[in-house]
Amino acid sequence: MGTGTSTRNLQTKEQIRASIIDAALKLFLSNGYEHVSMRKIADVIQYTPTTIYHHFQNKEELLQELFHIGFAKFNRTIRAVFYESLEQTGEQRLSAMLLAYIEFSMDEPQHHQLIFHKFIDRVLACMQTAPESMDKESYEGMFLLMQTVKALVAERERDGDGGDGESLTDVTEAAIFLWTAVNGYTNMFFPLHRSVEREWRRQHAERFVDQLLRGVLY
Amino acid sequence: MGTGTSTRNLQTKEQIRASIIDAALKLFLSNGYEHVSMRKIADVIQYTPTTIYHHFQNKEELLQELFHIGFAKFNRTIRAVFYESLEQTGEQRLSAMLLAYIEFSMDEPQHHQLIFHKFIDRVLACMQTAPESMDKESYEGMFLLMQTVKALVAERERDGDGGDGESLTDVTEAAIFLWTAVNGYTNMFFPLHRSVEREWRRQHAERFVDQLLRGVLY
DNA sequence: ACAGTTTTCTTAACAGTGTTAACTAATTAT
DNA sequence: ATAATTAGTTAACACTGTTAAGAAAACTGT
Repeated sequence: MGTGTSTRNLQTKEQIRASIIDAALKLFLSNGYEHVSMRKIADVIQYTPTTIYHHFQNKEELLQELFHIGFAKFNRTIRAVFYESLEQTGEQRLSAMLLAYIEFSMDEPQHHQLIFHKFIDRVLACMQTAPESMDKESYEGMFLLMQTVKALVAERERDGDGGDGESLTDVTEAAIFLWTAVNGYTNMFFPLHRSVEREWRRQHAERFVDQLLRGVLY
Repeated sequence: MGTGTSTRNLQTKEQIRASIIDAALKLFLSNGYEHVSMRKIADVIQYTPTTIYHHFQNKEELLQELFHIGFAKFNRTIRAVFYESLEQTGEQRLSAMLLAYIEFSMDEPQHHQLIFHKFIDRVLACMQTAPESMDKESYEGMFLLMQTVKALVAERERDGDGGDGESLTDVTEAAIFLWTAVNGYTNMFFPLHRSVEREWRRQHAERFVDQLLRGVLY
């Protein structure tokens, strides 16, 4: 039976696959994922639409590839902020990471939409068990974010009035709650904030994060 | 020139319009708005697709009609909770309203998706100026929710350590922040919570609202 | 009652979408 | 050189929203 493919062919196959992704990414970033079509990609790479189906099972799988790219970029951003703010207080670090989260969504609205609208279920699955289909770098940011929240919540739990005995806050749950809230903010304001200047946007986000951590009422 | 339409025809025209909406709503509620197609609607109402275009300019306008129906239902729900909890404390009332918000999203996932994903910009526009295309009942819930938050935030502002002088919290902004956070919660968990029993879901939502109002850290 | 106007609805098509079966051309393995 | 595998194309299927043009029915004014 043999391996069936020569080295040279494997190379060009990888190249075509790469060019498909590249073309899809181009269309996706300029028009949003809903305007990515197999025929448009085919036009760009100068092949017929059918050829794409020899490299991806279907459109969903191709979009998933774009999701991976965007999610990896997102996670590298968050991760970088984490390591840059190691000597700051926990609260400052958390705040910086959440702001980076928000800024990414504003700077990369297309990626944000794909990640947090279309593939939100995959992100959630990612958080529960580390996926073996991704390398660590591609999801570590989210883990570091969770870890930072957990550490901070646990710390406050210890320092607070120790009368309550057992911890009444589930730190994991608290972290997820915080995440959902921040994600809600990005979802709500990413269509609105696009027309607004960067500095104003950042200050707005800072006030949000601040109120979130301190509570809306207290 | 004349009015051009007899009374009897106006009636049947309204009836057809109603049957279109009815069919669209049926398809929408069982399959989600993405699976609503002009031809499927036409099949159900026993007309050709073209006929629909004599009652609605395009699909978007038809979906907008479904949005209005869902948003009105949503607002009546929130409004009812407001008036039912008038003798409770402000915080209890706010909590009850936010929980109703979350429960609506879980009970009516299709409506939630249409309102808070596809037409979120229209909701935001709604909050800034009352739309004359809708009757008061159809958006009052959101206003009452905002009002409740504002009142509560303003109250805490007064009661708190008065050392700060001027109010450092913009109550409108605080209300919107709270709203985005709650909406983020519903967006995140409405795919997850569907498989989970109602009571568990409610308690989960209660913990979220509680942490949100008190702050994740304090 | 008849002619003319208006409204209502259909037929047929256009321009897209994702996807697949069947076929050809080229490359590789034995 | 022959057989097997791979790469790529053509052509079609079953959908999608939308529209131009025409037919049929209903209503209007005389």
